[in-house]
Amino acid sequence: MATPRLRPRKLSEPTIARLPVYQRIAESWTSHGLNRIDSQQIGELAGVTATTVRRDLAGLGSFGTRGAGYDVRVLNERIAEALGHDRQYDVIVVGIGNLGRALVNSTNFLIRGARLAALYDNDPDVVGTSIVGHVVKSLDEPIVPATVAVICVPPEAAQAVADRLVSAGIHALLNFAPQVLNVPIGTAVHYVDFSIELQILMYHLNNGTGPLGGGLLHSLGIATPTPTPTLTPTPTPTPMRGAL
Amino acid sequence: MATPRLRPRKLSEPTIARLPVYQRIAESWTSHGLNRIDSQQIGELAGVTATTVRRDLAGLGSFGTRGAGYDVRVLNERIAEALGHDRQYDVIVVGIGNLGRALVNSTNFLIRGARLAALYDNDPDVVGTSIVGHVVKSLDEPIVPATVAVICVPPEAAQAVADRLVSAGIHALLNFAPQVLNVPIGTAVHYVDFSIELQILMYHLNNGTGPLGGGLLHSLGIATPTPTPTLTPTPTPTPMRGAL
DNA sequence: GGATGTGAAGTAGTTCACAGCC
DNA sequence: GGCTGTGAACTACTTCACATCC
Repeated sequence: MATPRLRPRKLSEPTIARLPVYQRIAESWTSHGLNRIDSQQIGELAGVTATTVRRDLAGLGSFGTRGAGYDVRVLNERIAEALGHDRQYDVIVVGIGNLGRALVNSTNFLIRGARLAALYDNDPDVVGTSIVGHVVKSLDEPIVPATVAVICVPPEAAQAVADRLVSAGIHALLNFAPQVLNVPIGTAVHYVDFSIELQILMYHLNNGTGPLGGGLLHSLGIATPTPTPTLTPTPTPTPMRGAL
Repeated sequence: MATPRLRPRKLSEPTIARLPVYQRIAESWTSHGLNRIDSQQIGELAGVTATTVRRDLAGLGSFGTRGAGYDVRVLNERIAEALGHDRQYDVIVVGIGNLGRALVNSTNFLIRGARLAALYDNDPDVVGTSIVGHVVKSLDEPIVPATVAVICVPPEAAQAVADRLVSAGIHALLNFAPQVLNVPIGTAVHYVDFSIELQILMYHLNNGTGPLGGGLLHSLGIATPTPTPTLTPTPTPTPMRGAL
């Protein structure tokens, strides 16, 4: 009986958030021609303990080799599989202000199956303009079918926009507005709130809560515990050009 | 003996992330002339249970009134105190691309004591230009003293920038680059990674993990359990103008 | 009556420590 | 020898349930 993969049992929330980080590490190693990595190395690069890495990966089925770590290509594959990167899905962005524009122009945002389907705004100066190959539509126009909607409107408008998106059949929202949304059961909302992140940082600074955990990865200062010569496959000449 | 406040014992990480949300709710009620709120109402507006709200607030000292909830003004005050909003602190932003620009132009980012101290970039086309009253400095210039640095550079440049900031004496970093940073112990790093948020959302969609938790607040669909007439103090006419 | 504040129970996540396999 | 995978212990957070006080 072959490995019974697919439907890799339910993963915990923190695990899901860490997988994309492990995957980035795997890709970086692949692109540097390396093909084995162990939990210790992943842990150092991701800012978590080796045990946590092993538990997370064990949840994707046992594909590591005792004594030799993980095959980087398989690691990447298994994570992609677990996160559903084989499927493509459509994303729309509502609110084409500075942030909306920054997101759609970013090479780091719409990746791994995400495909930009449409842009919406209600500012007459913006509607009709073209951005990354899409003409910004008015919110009065019908909402195109999509899997996820990204909300980048001011907080006062966020609830109304969310209502409209939900009734258009979109049940996954990524909300950048500092506003908790009231949505029907069955709709997923994720919040990204910049100022809250800053405030958390300040709390720890004020209270000297030394190590301090955080955003996604808590990443306390990892001071490269093992005196590994160079962990990053190649330190990359750091071009330091352009900006996100 | 008066209430022994200040040094309100250590708060848990999830609690700290929720306090800013409660505070926003308190401010909204204040601005609508309301001055009492109970844990049930806060919970519905914040997307968490009433018990969680009470536990969180109990950690700030007992200032609620049994039978009558919390005084909105005191609530706001206590949270501000706990999060250190009395102090002002300087923030610098490194990497003035689309995202950096969006952040400094946002009215929702640098709030509650945060004060923009300087902007840095290394693109000659950007250095010297003026944004929100600040001339963008070159990264070759000395780093001004600041409490927090916001990193908005491409991932390849992030580690080098972080090293520079740390050696300039900045020990709190808010990193928007999809790159885990290696910093000395004693330096706090928080990560905001847009694409990871999208990926988490997709995981849940693919796996039908119904309720689904998330970003900061997990906020599963709250379908206004109690048939409260209108919880938002006044539904606000939703101007829906402009964008973040 | 009504809502807070909190022990006690329950649930989730992490870390330890080691058996098992290469 | 070295590193994975996992039971068992531990720690953290949430939820229950109720005594307490306005």
